Amino acid sequence: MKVSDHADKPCPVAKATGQVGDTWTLLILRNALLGARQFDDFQRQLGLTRHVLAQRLRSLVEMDILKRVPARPGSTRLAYQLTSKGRDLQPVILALANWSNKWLFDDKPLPLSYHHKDCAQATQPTMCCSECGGELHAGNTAMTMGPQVANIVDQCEHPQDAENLGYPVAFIARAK
Amino acid sequence: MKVSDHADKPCPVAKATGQVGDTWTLLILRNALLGARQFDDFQRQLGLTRHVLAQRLRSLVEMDILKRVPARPGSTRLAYQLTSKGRDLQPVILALANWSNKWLFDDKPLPLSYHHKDCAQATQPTMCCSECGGELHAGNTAMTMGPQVANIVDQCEHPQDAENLGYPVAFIARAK
DNA sequence: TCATTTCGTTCCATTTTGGAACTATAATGA
DNA sequence: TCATTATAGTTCCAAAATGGAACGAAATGA
Repeated sequence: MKVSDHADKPCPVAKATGQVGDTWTLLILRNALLGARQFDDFQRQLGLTRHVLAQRLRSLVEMDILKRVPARPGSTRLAYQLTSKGRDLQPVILALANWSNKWLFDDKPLPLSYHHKDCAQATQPTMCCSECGGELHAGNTAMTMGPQVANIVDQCEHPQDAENLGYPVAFIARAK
Repeated sequence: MKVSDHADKPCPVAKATGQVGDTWTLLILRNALLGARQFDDFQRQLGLTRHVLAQRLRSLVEMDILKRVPARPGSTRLAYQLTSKGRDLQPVILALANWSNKWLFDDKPLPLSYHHKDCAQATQPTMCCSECGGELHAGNTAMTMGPQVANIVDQCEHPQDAENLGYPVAFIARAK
């Protein structure tokens, strides 16, 4: 079974990795968020082959994460610009960067960190609950399955049949 | 240039994708966070080849994201357990899932969503500022470069020389 | 006009995957 | 006890993806 087959599974993470979970795509998006716009920008900065870059950009455009716009008004030269959907991926990059800054640099000074313009301070991006504002982490967060998935699980004779969903279902609660 | 070469660049995102930005790794971590523990669990659920799975698990253990523990007390059979470093990757999964739920399901019912145990509500994981609690997004968040990186940039004669950092440096401010 | 920039495509060698079978040890059960 | 099954991989091979380099064509600029 291929990775890409997981994009069809009823799981938001699988669908998301199907679109952006690829090895180069997250780096392309990082650079787009930092201001890279043109084919050759991405190519020079990332050093990936032009073949693979063309492939990735094409599929990012198809998925409406990037769009092709004139590099300069009136020009036919083009640039790749993040859509709203694409800009909305920034929290993923923030989460990766924050984890990395916490765990991968030991005591060494950090090369890059984040600044929150609204409060004008250095910030550590933190995942919070939209309802109560409390911090979310593996210990206080659970996945719940919607009715569709619950039905699928109920119709399985043997528990392991449910594993063709792609993920372990045993510890997932049902949404009430 | 290979993707893996970016793990050496002075950028937290590049280092993080070097460790977990791989195509299968995020799905392996999703399942680990949902309770998968043993080799065959991962293999059956994800359907990836045993060869690739063994490779990925080995490197996750090397990076101290998973550790090998007895599957049952006293047994030599083993299980893979998330370390603190590994559990700390949950926000990355949360961010991916939240983006996915927002953008990839149109009006269809969501198969999985998140529940915050502390406030007992369905939650949409939101990236917030550690200092002021405000929401972080592409519009109000900037990267700043530390002194190391600023030095490298200053020593470049031509602006595009700085591109061997792997990312566009032109719009990145300096930390004061 | 002529050189240069930009955005790809094409070709080929190397690497990585997917699929299946195979091995070795540990646990289980009759 | 002894056969059976579960578990955690390894090995082999064909197919797919990647890396490197060269090539092409349109757009731009001097």
